Amino acid sequence: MTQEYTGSGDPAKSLELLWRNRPRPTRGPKPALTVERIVAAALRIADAEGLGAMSMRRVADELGAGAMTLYRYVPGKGELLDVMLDAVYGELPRRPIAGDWRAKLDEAARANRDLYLNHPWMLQVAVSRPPLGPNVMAKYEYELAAIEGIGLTDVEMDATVALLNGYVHGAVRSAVEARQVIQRSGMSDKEWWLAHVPHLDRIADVEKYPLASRVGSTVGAEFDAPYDSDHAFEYGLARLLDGVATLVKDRR
Amino acid sequence: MTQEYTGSGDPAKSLELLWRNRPRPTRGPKPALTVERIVAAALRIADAEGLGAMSMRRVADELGAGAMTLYRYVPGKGELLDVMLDAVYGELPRRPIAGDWRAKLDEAARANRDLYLNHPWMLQVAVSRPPLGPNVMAKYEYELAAIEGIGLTDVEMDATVALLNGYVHGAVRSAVEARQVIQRSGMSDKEWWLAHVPHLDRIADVEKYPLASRVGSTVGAEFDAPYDSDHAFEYGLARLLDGVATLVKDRR
DNA sequence: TGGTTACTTCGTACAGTGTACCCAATAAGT
DNA sequence: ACTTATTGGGTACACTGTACGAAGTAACCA
Repeated sequence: MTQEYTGSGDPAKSLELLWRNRPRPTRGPKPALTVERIVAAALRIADAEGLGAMSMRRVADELGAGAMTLYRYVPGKGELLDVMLDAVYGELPRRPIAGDWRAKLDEAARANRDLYLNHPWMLQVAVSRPPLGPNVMAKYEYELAAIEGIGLTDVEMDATVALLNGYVHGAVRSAVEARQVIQRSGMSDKEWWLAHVPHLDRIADVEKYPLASRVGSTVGAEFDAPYDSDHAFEYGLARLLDGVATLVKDRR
Repeated sequence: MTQEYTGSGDPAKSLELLWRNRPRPTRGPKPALTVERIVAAALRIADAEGLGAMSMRRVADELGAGAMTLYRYVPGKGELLDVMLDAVYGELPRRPIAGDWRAKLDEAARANRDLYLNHPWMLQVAVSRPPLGPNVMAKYEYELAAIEGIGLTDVEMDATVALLNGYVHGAVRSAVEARQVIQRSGMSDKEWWLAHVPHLDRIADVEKYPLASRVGSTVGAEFDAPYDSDHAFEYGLARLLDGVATLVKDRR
């Protein structure tokens, strides 16, 4: 599987694409495809088979077109990923959430989590300098609204939203990796652990790692696996929100 | 650049490799290479040119050998990455840190951050089911020691260490991506932003995103860029440790 | 109506990737 | 001297993104 990069081309071209306001040409044959159809096909492949399967040739095949045809609609693969990302962010809820800031942040975090779980390929796209499409803008606006007016500075608001988003990104990445490694290896966590233990006992000096042994085996017994991603998500989210709460209290 | 996977083969073979206890064969020609030399060459390439440049052929070239020769020493690329990771974790400090749990966790987080910054390719290796080599074990032991005896359960200790590690991983990933995107695009954050603004103003309805506009421009003015990774790291780490502190206080 | 021009589709080519499958060379044991 | 275990490495396969250019099509102008 591949890690891909967004954009990288002319910003003007990217924005033109994201906001779909390219001037319709008058001459020449009518285009057989649309950006929408290309994005939909690419999403279908990426959702079902992962980012590694989403090659330009594969997307073109899906549409019954030649590979190079796509380049008439999209400057390159990076820009296609931009549009895919913005499209998927369109699935996020926009309704105002009832409750205090903590309930709102909590809810936004879970919505992002669900999105990543439904489109795990998103986690493999490097997104510093996010594609500034309509849905990315709306997402930022929505998340800022959760913590507006609770006494944080603008810089703190931005940092908090980024922190939450980064946390969810990392947590779901771990969860998805754990899920995928089971498929790829055909081995459950328990099987994997059981396959290692006898060799480890023989090779590694267990007395050298007393805490690792104790904590590792407690956790393994508790979850029947060396890692439980649901528990990790809940634990981390609670700690993070507690940390933000401490700051909010200070600012009061 | 590529996202790579660790292991994936026979656990017995992987552990044999990580702990370097393969039985020396008696017959046949003396091997011209060693696992150590292969790992060193691979690390040199990955550190200097990124994981994308570290192909099996490239590593072999670096050693004056044929590509397929490496497979005499290492089962595959995944296992080579395992050994590289464990080797790099050997660079982490092991001295006990003075101070309370918070000082220790803080210090451990910064040590991990430095390691990632020096070997950014690590961030592209998927590590659910970490390679259980000697240095990975020592790292886990060291980090657990930071929070041993402060009233947390074993499960909480494991979750806390994982949360911190995940946080640092994500934070440094953002920082490295931001650093790399400048090189790859030849455009500073400021230039990037200035190239977008005029088009955005023309395309997007700014009234639709009031918070995003206000906070975005405040942050941009404060840091002279849309994202300051050092500030983000400090802010996030402080929130996280505050969150853990809340839990520790509860357990008292 | 014929010609020009803008625009479309897409085949070919290039330099890469990890590694399965071989065969030849080498050194120890018998 | 012969067998056997082991190493070195060449070739081949099915992929990747996309630059280039040829060929076909539709709207405009004379």
